[in-house]
Amino acid sequence: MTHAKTAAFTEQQQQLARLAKALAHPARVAIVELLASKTTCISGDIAAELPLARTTVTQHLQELKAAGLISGTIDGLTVCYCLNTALWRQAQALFAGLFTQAVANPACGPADACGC
Amino acid sequence: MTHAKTAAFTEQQQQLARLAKALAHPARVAIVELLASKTTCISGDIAAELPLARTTVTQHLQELKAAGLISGTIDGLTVCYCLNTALWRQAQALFAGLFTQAVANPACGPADACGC
DNA sequence: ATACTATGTCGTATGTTTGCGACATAAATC
DNA sequence: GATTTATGTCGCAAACATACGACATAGTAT
Repeated sequence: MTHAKTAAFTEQQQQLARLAKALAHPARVAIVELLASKTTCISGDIAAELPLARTTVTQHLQELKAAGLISGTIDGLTVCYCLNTALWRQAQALFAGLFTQAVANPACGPADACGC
Repeated sequence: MTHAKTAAFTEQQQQLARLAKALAHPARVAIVELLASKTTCISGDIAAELPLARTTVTQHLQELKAAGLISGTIDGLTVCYCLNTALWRQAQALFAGLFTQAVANPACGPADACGC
């Protein structure tokens, strides 16, 4: 035992995990890169560019939308997906914070493993 | 139709997704923050700090280890877990690249959604 | 109106993740 | 050598993720 179980996870930790989860699949990373590279908002063309069925790509798009990282706008018959830059800035800040902490960690190197 | 299915996913996209997956759970984010905050390599104390059973924490540690983000060294009866700073630097670079791309995207704002 | 197109939802199959208690291992202590 | 302590592995159950084809919807064009 010796279990404390003090607090649950902070909102920051949960948000970071949520964002990480949204990027935790190569297809979704590829979608984001696609949307970032094109200035025009492409729609179902995304599906054509990926090695997956159209419906599967739709699902990945829905996941990214649920995380808030992209938004879709109906334009007649097609749908435009765009990066939600505001949330991307938040993600950038959250991850940067963690990375800075992790990289600055002085205790253990890769070779000497840990000297405790 | 009109499907091209040109290439599968790049190694970069897969590695990014792998790292994101490792951070896609609040418990693992919390573990990383713990390891980053303490200069000493704590071991099973991690389990005591989290609202989860000891075995569950071990599993999360194994996942982080499998992704290469941490490494464990046996020190007598206890085990020391440490951040693998080399991989964290790689993660930092990979994510920074994606974030920069995403944030620099000029086409769509959060309000006007997309003007295509 | 009819046909066509782009898109999303549903159901389904298969695999993965999460969480946990019971057990195994292995160093330290008595 | 028996006991305690720290840790990991196993097997299980419930939940979730992934992928896809069949279907529904809703604009557009003939």
